[in-house]
Amino acid sequence: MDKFKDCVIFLLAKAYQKAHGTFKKRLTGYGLTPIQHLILEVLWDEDGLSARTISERLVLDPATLSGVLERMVSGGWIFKHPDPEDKRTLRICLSDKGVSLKPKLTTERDQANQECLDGLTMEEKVLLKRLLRDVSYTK
Amino acid sequence: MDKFKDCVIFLLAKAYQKAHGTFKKRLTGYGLTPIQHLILEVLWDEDGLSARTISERLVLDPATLSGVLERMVSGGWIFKHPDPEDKRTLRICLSDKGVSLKPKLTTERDQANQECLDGLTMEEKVLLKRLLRDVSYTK
DNA sequence: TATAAATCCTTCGTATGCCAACTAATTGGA
DNA sequence: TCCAATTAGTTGGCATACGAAGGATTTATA
Repeated sequence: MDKFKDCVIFLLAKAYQKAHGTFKKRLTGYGLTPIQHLILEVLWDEDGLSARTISERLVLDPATLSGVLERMVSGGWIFKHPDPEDKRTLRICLSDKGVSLKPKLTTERDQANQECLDGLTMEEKVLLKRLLRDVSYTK
Repeated sequence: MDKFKDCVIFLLAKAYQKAHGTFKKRLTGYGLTPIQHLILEVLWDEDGLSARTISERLVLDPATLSGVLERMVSGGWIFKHPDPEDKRTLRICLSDKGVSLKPKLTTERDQANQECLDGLTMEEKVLLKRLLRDVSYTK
């Protein structure tokens, strides 16, 4: 692995792999995946968004989102309501389950985040997040 | 996205997404993917490794690797040689194509890495890589 | 030495993830 | 107003990813 210590693409892949795996394990008991959790977070912030808007907020391909939303409907987390104003648009709405599990799921996310940053000092944590934002948002 | 500015899992996912996409674009002309390129790098370092060893060096599930290797055989990048000493083991060997494209592909990787870190100062680049290693390798 | 345990790889199932192409619906412009 | 361009979402194709289970082989042990 030393071979890749300067390859930021590899390092990002592995750090992401680790973080994703950590969160995934915490969520299995809920029948939820990390990406599905992320969608819930967007909806907790603002319910009834269109699929398009969710895909923009999460920087996720609409084609990817389509399948995820379908599985979340099957899992009883959300509903799809056709928009009466614009028949092309779907309004994605939280189910009772999706609303009521917010506190527990938010805790899981916070703990997973802490777990991922376990070995870092407070300054390093802040710095890492800043640098990751820079990498993501550049151009 | 502001909503996720403190969620390192999200930030890692998006930074990885960006880096992966950047590298992927550079490789499409070669008919190669980022993960396949990574496997070539391991083999450039030491040819004839077993699939098991490759999966360990890249921290990649053997089940995932199996399919990737098969596609790399189809693409003419590698060969699979059964090990005469141990019939369970496959020795993965570079093809002429896999060997001869090393210089060009290495350049592409280097440029992709630079591109990903474009907005950062030299200090930040070093720091980011160090922090990512810490995140990955912390048990 | 016969059998249990471990190892190597593959296959299956499920879930991202993206691109390209497609349908349906809406909007814009001549 | 009518048709072209745009927009929303889905589908199909391909490529990771991982867990679980299975087949073939090798090793360890009773």
